Amino acid sequence: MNKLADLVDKPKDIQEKPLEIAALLLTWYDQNKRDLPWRRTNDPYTVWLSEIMLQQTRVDTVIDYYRRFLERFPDICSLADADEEDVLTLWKGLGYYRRARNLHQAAITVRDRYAGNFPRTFPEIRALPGIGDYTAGAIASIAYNLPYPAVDGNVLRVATRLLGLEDDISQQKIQKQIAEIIEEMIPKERAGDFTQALMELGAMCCTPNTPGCRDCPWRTVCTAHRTHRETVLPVKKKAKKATCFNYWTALVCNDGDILMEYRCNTQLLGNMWGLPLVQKESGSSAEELFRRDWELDLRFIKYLGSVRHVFTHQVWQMDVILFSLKPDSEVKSGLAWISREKLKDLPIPKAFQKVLQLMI
DNA sequence: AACCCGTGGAG
DNA sequence: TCTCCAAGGGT
Repeated sequence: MNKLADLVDKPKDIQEKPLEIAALLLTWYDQNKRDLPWRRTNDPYTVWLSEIMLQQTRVDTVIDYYRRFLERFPDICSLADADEEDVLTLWKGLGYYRRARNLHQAAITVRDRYAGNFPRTFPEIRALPGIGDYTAGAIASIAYNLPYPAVDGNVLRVATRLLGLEDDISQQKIQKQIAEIIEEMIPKERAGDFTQALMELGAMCCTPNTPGCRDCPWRTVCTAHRTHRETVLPVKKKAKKATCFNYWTALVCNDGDILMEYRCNTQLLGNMWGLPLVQKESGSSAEELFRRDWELDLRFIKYLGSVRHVFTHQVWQMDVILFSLKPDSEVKSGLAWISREKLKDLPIPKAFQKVLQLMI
């Protein structure tokens, strides 16, 4: 069955000669591609690492993390042998920390099940933790030149514009449809370049707000451009608003040490280090709330300021108080005294780094 | 399907 | 300040 033919309004030339259309893109890619660190080799480990880091994360942000990570863990087995906490520390500040834990777990799987050699088939790659349809397609095509589609946000945007698809791209059905169309366009000899070329076009030319159609290799065949729908497409429903939380945050100091919490893996920022928080309640003082929720007997020193941190689905408004702990107090499990010098070696997410910054 | 999971840059 | 978003995956 020809998926291209299934589309109602699809331009005839795209339907009849997908490989010629693809060739236009590849020529543009050869002349315009950026020199990025992960494009210097097709080693599956580095392709894999770059794809994980690039999930929902900008190229400029990733570059330094990518270099540091490979310097510390040059191959899969060195990563597999590492402690998870050290992997998280290298990931500190990059966000979406489950990526790092899945990466580490997958490295262990590759070491133990595949003798340290990254698997070479799509189903095996897709089965590793942290690797979904997109990432499996990207690795299979870029590292092994296998003809699997890799449909990310860029490709959804490029494809809907090229084809003039007005459907909501947040629907799984539409994403699958687009993947099938892209699959038919893959030049078998250059599957990996095609994958990267589509994303490069989306990143550098077919951008969300003001696309550079003037320099686009597909300007003559693009439905959206012809019908002036570039800035309308793709159609997607709006994200839900984040809920706001108001917290008291305790900076408890004892000589050079700071009282930190190792966060439970079931909560936001789990398996990382943070500071004691209590949700504000009218009628209760911060001291009362910390005694009730944390069994801490704190003495107020001074108010340090307010920190706002925005996550995808939450906003934290944290009012930070410097406290001391009453002498000879026990500290319940999950809490620990951490020296200032040790902070840099621990995985501490940005939200708490901002709070710690108030002290320095 | 809907929701959760971080962060920083751009308009 | 606000909104959107950037090479998504897991549940």
